[in-house]
Amino acid sequence: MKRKPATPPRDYHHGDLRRVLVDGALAVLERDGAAALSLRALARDAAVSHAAPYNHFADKEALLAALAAEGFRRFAAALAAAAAAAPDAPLLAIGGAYVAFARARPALFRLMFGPVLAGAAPGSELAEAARRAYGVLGGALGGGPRAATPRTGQPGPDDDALAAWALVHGLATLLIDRALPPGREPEALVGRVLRRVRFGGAG
Amino acid sequence: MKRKPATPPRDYHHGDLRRVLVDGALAVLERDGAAALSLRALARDAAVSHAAPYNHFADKEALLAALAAEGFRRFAAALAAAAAAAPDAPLLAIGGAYVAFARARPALFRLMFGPVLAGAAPGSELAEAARRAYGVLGGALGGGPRAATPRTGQPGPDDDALAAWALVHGLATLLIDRALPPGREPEALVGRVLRRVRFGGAG
DNA sequence: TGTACATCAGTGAACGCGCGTTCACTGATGTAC
DNA sequence: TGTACATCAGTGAACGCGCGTTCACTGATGTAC
Repeated sequence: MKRKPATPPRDYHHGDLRRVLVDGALAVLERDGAAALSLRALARDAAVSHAAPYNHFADKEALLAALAAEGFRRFAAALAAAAAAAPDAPLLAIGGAYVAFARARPALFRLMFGPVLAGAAPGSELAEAARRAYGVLGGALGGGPRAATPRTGQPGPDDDALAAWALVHGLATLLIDRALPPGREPEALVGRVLRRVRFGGAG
Repeated sequence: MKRKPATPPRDYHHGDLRRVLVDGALAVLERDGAAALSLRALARDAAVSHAAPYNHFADKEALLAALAAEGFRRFAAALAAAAAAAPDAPLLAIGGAYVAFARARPALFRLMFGPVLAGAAPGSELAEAARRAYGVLGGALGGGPRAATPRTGQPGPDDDALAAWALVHGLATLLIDRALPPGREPEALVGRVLRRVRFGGAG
């Protein structure tokens, strides 16, 4: 006997499965880590058959790329907001926002800077999202990642931007990996550290 | 009919399975990445039954911890050697060695600073190996990770050491993740960047 | 306003896979007397 | 120097698992005339 559902599935054509999958994945990511991400589990959480996701993503890799892209979009927004809110100290503001983002969404942050990014085709959604985030970063850093392609071997302002970036990125990474000796208050760390550093030292 | 081997297995008691497994894992790590690490594959590579590794590692986690510990030992040795070779510019030497290590063994480097480290019990082989490596690092940085537990909220020399560490760590991370815009020559990068930075800026 | 039809986005069964881990076992090795 | 015995470090079968992916399918939706 074929079961005829009492309430016909209103959302047979789900309408927004893609969105639901991405949001679900973001949640899983932070709750259980990247290793726990599986298309099947995501489909389960969305109350949909395990094959349904393939209508929206070619394969798991594509889902990961979409996640990372979403991450870069939010990242860019957070950086831009911070920079706009503190136009007199953009470096400090951006640095703080950068680290705060990483601490709020460590697994997403790792995913964003992981193999998916390195494997992104130029022009892909992910590559574009990353490029835009880099643009915000570079704008605030002065010169920055975009412009940081030195023609000579001499240290220059581009290297200052790169240094600032690396410093903040390193801090973020060490913090979320709990690689720092304990006993520090991360909130104040970024400010304190950034205030100790002067760029543009030796020519 | 029981098979009686023509050549009795000389190394039935393998003698050094643990070593072989660790070395094999290090190779797999760099060849295929951390995701490809499996006890079964490692056993296969060592021409041993898939259950044999359990005589040497309680579980997969233990193998990973052993790998990370081995990594930290080599890391410490590399840093120490670099510092000893350039006593007049320890920061530059250490920074260069730090980044070089990461670039030479990216997957091991990631493993070392990954969840295994965060999950290491105090006093464990891994925790000790990491502590020793941090010691070398801190020694060269002046103050450094070990001493970097500030009592006040004021920026101080400890923060300089942390800043230097974060900068170098960030550079290493961005490089191995290919997150830097292309067109740079990584070999010269560290030196150029470090030379642009002055620590001990504002009080 | 209806109707035929194309396409979209689901379903559920199936395939094939490798993995971690446990177990009872056995041959090799080391040790006490 | 032999011998009895404990322990060490292997073996191979088995369990149970979830995963990614493909496939033929079907109901829902949108579109052209």
